[in-house]
Amino acid sequence: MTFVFNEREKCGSCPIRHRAICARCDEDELTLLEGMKSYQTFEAGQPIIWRGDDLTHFASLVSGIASLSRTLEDGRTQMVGLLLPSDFIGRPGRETVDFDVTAVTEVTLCRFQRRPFEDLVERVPHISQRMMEMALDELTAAREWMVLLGRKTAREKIATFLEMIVRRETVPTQSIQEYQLPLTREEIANFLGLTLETISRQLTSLKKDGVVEFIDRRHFRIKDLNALHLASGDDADGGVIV
Amino acid sequence: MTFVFNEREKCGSCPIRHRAICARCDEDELTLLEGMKSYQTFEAGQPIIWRGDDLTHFASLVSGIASLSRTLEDGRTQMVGLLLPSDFIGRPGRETVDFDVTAVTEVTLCRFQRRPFEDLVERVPHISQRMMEMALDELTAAREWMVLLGRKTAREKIATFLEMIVRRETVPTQSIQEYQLPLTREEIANFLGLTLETISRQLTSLKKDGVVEFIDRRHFRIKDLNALHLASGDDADGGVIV
DNA sequence: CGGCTTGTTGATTTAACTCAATGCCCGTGG
DNA sequence: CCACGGGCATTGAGTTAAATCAACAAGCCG
Repeated sequence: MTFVFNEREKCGSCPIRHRAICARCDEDELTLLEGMKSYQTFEAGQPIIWRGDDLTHFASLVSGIASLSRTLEDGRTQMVGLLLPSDFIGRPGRETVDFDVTAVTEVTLCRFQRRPFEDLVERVPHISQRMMEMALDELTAAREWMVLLGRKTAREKIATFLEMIVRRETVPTQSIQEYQLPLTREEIANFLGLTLETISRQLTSLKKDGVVEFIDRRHFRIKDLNALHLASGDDADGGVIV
Repeated sequence: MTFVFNEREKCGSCPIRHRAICARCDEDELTLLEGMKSYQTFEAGQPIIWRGDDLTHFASLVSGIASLSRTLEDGRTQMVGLLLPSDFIGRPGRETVDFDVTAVTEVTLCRFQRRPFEDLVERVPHISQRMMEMALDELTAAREWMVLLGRKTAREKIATFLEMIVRRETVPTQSIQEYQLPLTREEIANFLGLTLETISRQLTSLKKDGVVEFIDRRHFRIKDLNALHLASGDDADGGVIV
């Protein structure tokens, strides 16, 4: 079953149908969205929108990975979130964009023009309800990341990051699995509030300690999940039984 | 006009009527909330709810200041937000609480039992719409704080913090005004991801540089607003005309 | 086969932390 | 009324985790 990113495609078979902003919509509401949507694709590395730009469209990320970040004048950059399929871009009620959005991999967006979509948010409770849920989830994630940025050591930061990747991708039954780093060392550094050299050093340190194993620069395996969790600095009990 | 925190009081004259979760509600919807609300007061320093606790009530903060924070096992604490009047506590759809909530000053909450309130969120679009707006605003604030925690220097962090206080309290016309630090040095440190000694040192440094002036430990005046803004590390142009 | 991007490793510096002493303010009780 | 003690804040001395600067290695692509 392939879904082609074409406006004539039905939303019903869209890969993010049940997680995106439309998750709670019924058939009729979906038809409204169907009439408004348009797709747009960005190559890896391309900027999608800059902070301060006029917000002409809202969008759901359908495929690929994008980053949300802010750069200070002297070039210091902090990533404030990774956008994955079903994540939403734009803030109804605002005229401009607060953070830079950049395609990390090739990205496809399902876009809606601002005005018509804002009207829909007002008129269709299923959309504002879903938007509320998603915003609250992201808020919790952002706050947890604040703890990481403010209080964790470099090693804890990387361990947390690796654990996050493992959790996202793991189906509980899978055993020794290969995972992929979606970001370069520099991007990881900007996500964790560190420098790329520190990322490199801490990765080799985790490697030396037998926690992870690298197939190549971008692919790794977890050799000791319990040790990884301990290294993350989170809740000592939370993970595997000791 | 005094508003007494008594269940028989009408919501119409509540001090946070037009900013809280009820902001968009009409008279009828307000009556529903009126029938559900109860007030609770906490002394300064008291815990309001702990991470992991069952969420029995949602609440709007009516008066005072509370903090939202997380503490790692070894005692490292990171504050992830300050709750001010009209801010909301609790996440509809979750059973437990994600962060510790503590009264910084004396705090009064307007509370709603979980189940009935969750039903209301489903049935009354004005509530989910307002909740969405508030969550999105907080999300932007949280992300901006992530930039501070991940990339700003100690001096920039404190300057940003002071500027935040000044912005919150200032009516544009006011001139040389006195502001109050709502937190102790230690609490500021936990908010900014620093230690209390660093807070102290940086405050005296800003004092020496003629940026601020202290009346006592908790009260200060801004001597050079432009310099304060420059020290915050934010957008070089954003503030006062150079 | 170079040239470019990305990543690793080493040497050195530095901003912020830690540890420790002292000061200040305020309330309480002799 | 003054002494004492506890909480909060300041300041100093020394340490350290991560940043910076710099060289080099490993892929990758035309």
